[in-house]
Amino acid sequence: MSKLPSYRQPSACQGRSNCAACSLREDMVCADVPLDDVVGFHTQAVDYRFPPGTIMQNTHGPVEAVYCVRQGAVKLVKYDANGGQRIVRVMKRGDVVGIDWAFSGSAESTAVAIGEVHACRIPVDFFRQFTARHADLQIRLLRKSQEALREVELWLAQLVGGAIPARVRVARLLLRLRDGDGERIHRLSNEDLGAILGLTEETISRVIAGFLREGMLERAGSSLAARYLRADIAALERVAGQD
Amino acid sequence: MSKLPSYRQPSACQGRSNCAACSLREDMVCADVPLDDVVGFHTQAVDYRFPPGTIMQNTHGPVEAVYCVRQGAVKLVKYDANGGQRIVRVMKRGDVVGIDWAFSGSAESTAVAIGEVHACRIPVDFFRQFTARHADLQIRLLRKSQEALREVELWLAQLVGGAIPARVRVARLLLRLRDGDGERIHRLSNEDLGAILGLTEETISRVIAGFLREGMLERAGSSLAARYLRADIAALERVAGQD
DNA sequence: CGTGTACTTGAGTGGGCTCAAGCAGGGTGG
DNA sequence: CCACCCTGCTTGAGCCCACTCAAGTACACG
Repeated sequence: MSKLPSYRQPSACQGRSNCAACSLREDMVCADVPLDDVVGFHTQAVDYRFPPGTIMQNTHGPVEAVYCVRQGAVKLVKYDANGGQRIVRVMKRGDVVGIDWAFSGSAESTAVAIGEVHACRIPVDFFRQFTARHADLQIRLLRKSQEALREVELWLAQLVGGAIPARVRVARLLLRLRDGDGERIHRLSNEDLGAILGLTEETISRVIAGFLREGMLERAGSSLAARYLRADIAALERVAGQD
Repeated sequence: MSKLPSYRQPSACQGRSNCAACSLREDMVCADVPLDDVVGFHTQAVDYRFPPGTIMQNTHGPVEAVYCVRQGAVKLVKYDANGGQRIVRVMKRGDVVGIDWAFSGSAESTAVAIGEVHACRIPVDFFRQFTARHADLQIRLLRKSQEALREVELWLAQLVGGAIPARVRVARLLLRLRDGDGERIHRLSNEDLGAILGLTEETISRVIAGFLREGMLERAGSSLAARYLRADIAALERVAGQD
């Protein structure tokens, strides 16, 4: 019945034989590294696929690899005493998951695949050696780290604000989940949206139901499980503007 | 009347003549840089003092320098449309204020001195040259950046959580504002505490009044303007634990 | 002594949480 | 093929915490 390949374990991608052909090379961290060096790299970092929900790194678990995301998204989650989850970061195409635990040696959050994820897997030891040898790569990583910091600060200021009403916060988050510049919006579960904003599942549901009713949002595709929403961007921006 | 020196402008510190004598050298970013190079550095980066409330960098303002904090604290603030402020980071002794704007060329937040701040001022141009030449320094900066990221993620998860009651949040924040390992707690204004937690000034006041009443907190020093509080750490941790 | 700033305290309201039930879709196994 | 369950989403009723608005106080400074 299913048209998707059935895979239960991450599987190596056989489609590409080296990084020279990688369409992402410009965007990736290794952009500045000479191609000759990357070839050695490539024997380590093959392109893997991770099914939805795969736990790529556990909090305080053994640190084995870092990942360059090529497609899909990865969430970094922290759990509180009651088992409630809080998403502290979402990493997308071109981001490097695990710089933090590669350097510190211990992971302070859990990394989970949202939807299907394609990523290059680089063993930490190799990653450490490799970065130590390439100054350009260090600069790249520093920039990535700064970008991440900027993103999280934006979350703090605009998304999780105390007095900001739920409607506004959800609108702002949806706008940040756009697929490129189009009107398609990446659809996370209500639970995940809540875990990002610090709101409950129910509140998210009510707010989004409101947007649907007002015609600012509609489900793309027929089924409930559609991976995207179609949005009236201008209308969302109007809601997001009022604080 | 005032026993403090009166200064309206940042003033250079005359007490030290070079970085070799700097008691902070081990902690600072430049720890790995050979002393010979630091001497050149020193002609640029003298030790400045900034009076409370000094704006060290304006949002979207011209970028002129980065600062190594030697004493005191600096807050990074974002303002929303209504003029409400949100503190996204607090930088303390040993932190480098402005890595982000030095690299990106534009500041996304305003940096303000909390209390009196002692800091080394390094012009951005010099900073860029200097970091480009020293690989060790890049690694250091990367680590600093990662530390900051970790800190902000912690804020997201434990401080600004949606369902977490104000009492718990304030207790957790106070514990993070400890002066070393003692029972002294750095006293910020209620407004600042609120801007960190996403709560109103009034709520902060009520919660702290509660702690004072219950004896978990007492004002250090006689006056209201005391820069510190004395806390029953164990009691605070008990409150902070319940979520 | 008067002014300004920061903090305190009170009364009332409302938005989002909690608890609880109901519903739709997808996968599984008989 | 259908009955079943399980997960994710929806909707409702009631409550409580933190916000809002508004006075009032204490201290610092000129």
